Amino acid sequence: MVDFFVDGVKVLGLPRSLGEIYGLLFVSTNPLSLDDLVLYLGISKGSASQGLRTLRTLGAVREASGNDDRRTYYEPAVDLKRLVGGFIREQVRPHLDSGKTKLQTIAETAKLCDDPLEREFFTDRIERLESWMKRGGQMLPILQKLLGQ
Amino acid sequence: MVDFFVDGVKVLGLPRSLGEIYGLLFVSTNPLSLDDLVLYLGISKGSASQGLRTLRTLGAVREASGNDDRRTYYEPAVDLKRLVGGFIREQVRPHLDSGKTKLQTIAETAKLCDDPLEREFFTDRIERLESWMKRGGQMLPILQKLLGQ
DNA sequence: TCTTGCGTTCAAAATAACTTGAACTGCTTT
DNA sequence: AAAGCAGTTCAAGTTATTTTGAACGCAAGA
Repeated sequence: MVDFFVDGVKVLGLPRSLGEIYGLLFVSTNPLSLDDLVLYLGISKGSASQGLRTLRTLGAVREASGNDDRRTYYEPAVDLKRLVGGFIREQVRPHLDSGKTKLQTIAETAKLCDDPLEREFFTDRIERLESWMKRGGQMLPILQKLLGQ
Repeated sequence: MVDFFVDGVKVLGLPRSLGEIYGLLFVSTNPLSLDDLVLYLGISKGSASQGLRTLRTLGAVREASGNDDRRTYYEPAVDLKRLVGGFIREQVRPHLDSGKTKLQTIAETAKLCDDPLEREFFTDRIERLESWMKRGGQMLPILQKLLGQ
């Protein structure tokens, strides 16, 4: 089962430990601590700590409330909307945004091209890219909406 | 500009050389041969050959027609629908399918669980995963349709 | 205040992924 | 038939990513 998630996160370009951690939390009937993860998965404390942090920023795990213990326990977020939302926010949007910025720079450069025929070709290509990015940007909220119930 | 595509394919989990090759073809006013790629990008013949093959199976490049030369020339596919379609077919679907298979195996295993309360918990989790995969599968054609014009 | 223990950090080690290049296949030309 | 060229293959080398583990910071208990 953990393997299932390991494959899953790999597809998304995330490290294997994230899949292991999330997978274990997902099949666990009760919240687990960092030490539990180290114990059951046989990974280092460092990995577990970093993995949990990433999963938290992705909104894929949260701290479990109401434990007397000094250590903190974690449980998985199990609704798809939230998971997809976190992934888009943390992994997709930043790339889209930096892509748009780069494209602007490229567009500036293309204007300096001497040969007018070549210049036209370049601006045409650039416009095409811009339309791709725009569509991508429009796509994300739709995707999120359709997946979230 | 080539950099732009290198980043792009990295996000998709594809090797840098694919981005370089596609990027160069994309900004090139005329089709290029394998040797052109080796020359302009400074990559090895092996990389260029493998990269072109992958791009062909993704439907991201095609052989240019009508050249007298013995060698083959390539041009990029520039419509988003085709690109997205190829990516889904080659990269996304296979993972979704293998995921479904694994999930079935897991479901079988869960039935063998002794404790009825645990068993219920597991089957609940598994059902949730199944619904995720199903939604993902339904999503793909919609995505393709919306992106393709 | 000192000690104990949870959790974080980060440089170094381990692992995974990509690229190279030399040997090879098959086709063309001489 | 031999030589030449376009393109492929794959083991070995290189590069990039991930994991480890020891040192650290911080808060709670003694």
